[in-house]
Amino acid sequence: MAIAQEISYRLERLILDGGLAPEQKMPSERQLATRLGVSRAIIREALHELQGRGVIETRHGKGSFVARIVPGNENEGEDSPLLQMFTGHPRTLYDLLEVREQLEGQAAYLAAQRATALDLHRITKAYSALEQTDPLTNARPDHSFHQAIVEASHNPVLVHVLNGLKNLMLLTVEASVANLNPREEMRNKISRQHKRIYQAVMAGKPEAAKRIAMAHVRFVSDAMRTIEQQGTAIIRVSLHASATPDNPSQRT
Amino acid sequence: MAIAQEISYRLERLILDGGLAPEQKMPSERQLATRLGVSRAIIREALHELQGRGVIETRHGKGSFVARIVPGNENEGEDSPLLQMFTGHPRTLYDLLEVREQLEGQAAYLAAQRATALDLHRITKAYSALEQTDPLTNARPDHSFHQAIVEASHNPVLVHVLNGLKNLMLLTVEASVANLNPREEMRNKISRQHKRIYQAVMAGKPEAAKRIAMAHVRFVSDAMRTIEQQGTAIIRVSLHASATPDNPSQRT
DNA sequence: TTACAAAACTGGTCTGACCAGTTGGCAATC
DNA sequence: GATTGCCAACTGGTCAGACCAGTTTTGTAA
Repeated sequence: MAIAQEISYRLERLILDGGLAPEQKMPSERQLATRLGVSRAIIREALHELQGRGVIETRHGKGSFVARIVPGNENEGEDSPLLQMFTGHPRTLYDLLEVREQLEGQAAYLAAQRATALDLHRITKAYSALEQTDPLTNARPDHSFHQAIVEASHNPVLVHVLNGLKNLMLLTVEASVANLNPREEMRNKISRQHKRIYQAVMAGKPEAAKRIAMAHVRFVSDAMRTIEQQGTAIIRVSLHASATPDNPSQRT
Repeated sequence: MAIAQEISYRLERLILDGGLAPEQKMPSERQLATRLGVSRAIIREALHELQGRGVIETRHGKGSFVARIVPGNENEGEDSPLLQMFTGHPRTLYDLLEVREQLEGQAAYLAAQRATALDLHRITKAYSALEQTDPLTNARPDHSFHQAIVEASHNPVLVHVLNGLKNLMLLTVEASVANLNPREEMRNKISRQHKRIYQAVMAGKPEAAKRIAMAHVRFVSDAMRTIEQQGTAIIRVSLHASATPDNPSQRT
């Protein structure tokens, strides 16, 4: 079989498995050639293939980097139908959280089970940033932390699905941060939950990680629901400047 | 700018402008190198890029050919990046099943909890069809049954996510059906699982429905893994058959 | 300490060689 | 004449080593 194909396959697999994260620099062509025991020409051909697929980007003098959008999503940035739906029907927020509860739980479970040393390092880094940032002004660290865990799950499908919900996630996370953080006690609870998730993953306790992560999402969801009913939520404002306060159907 | 990029750009233009029609053979690498006044290595890198983009196909000893699917209408088949990834990396199947286990479980849970009379009717209809169809010849009823349950969850996000995985689901369901059904005892087990899921949802027992649905997916996953290890799986065959242009078979 | 230039990276390109499938034609054979 | 079989001439696949061109590091001189 064609060696170049083999190489590009292996590299892609590596990226998909999370061995190489988006934005991350890949080994130099000469290193790859040496390590994989092939000529540099082959490496270059394989890289060009990945380049054509949008998996990596190459910059002269600097190196090759894993593209931001891992599986080659062309639909980046674009408002997905779901996003539109979401904007039109705030109720969807809870549906989203409902799904996230499962997915984040599973991600945490798998992360605790499969995370490599590098993964753990990334998670730790994200967690540190999360602790040191003022959540009121920046919701990114929160998202990055969750993202790091998801990637440590080494399940490309899971990564892809959650990535597809990225825009929505950002919205919800921001919304939750905006709503919840002003309340001292909630901020503390969330902070504690993050800590426990972090510890469980680091300690390699899948069941615990899953349970806590799910509880975390559930907590956020419940809290927002409560706040919204009190009429104090700023969710609508932050999510969409002009939207119809829509009250959904009965769902027992 | 990079010459290789320039070349691949020009070649692509050539193809798009109709200078080269689909199926048509491209000039040999050596010819291209001579005519365009660059080294053959550059030509090869450019070709690999086009290859990665699916613009051309290359066959050892024969040459490079313009791919049947010309860029522009390539999205017809709606082969998502994930689908490509999947066909390229069969292992992803298990990653997918891993996610499905959660999602289907949740869907069953919510369905048992929220299904309206209409939902129950639809589910019943799908279940009947499932029972009366020979699973060997048609995997659709299987998918329809699961689909009906998902929709009864009344969670648009869940529906959307699973819908996004529809192509993959069809593949896996087909693969599983094709692999599992020939084995009498497995077919019976799966049939029994379907029945229990159906009953739990109809009876409005969320926890039970979830548990059984998850066990169902898990069972399928485990079974396929076992089969594959025995080397008797036809998964790759069936997957390739429906994903490779070589075989314009049924793929609806 | 700062500034700057050399060195040591990185990718980009070229050359020429050889290996490995594919094909077509030519010659020996039936 | 038709068939077989083989070799030459394609094709792409891989390799080695060289050199050019950006980028970053580093060490030294100001």
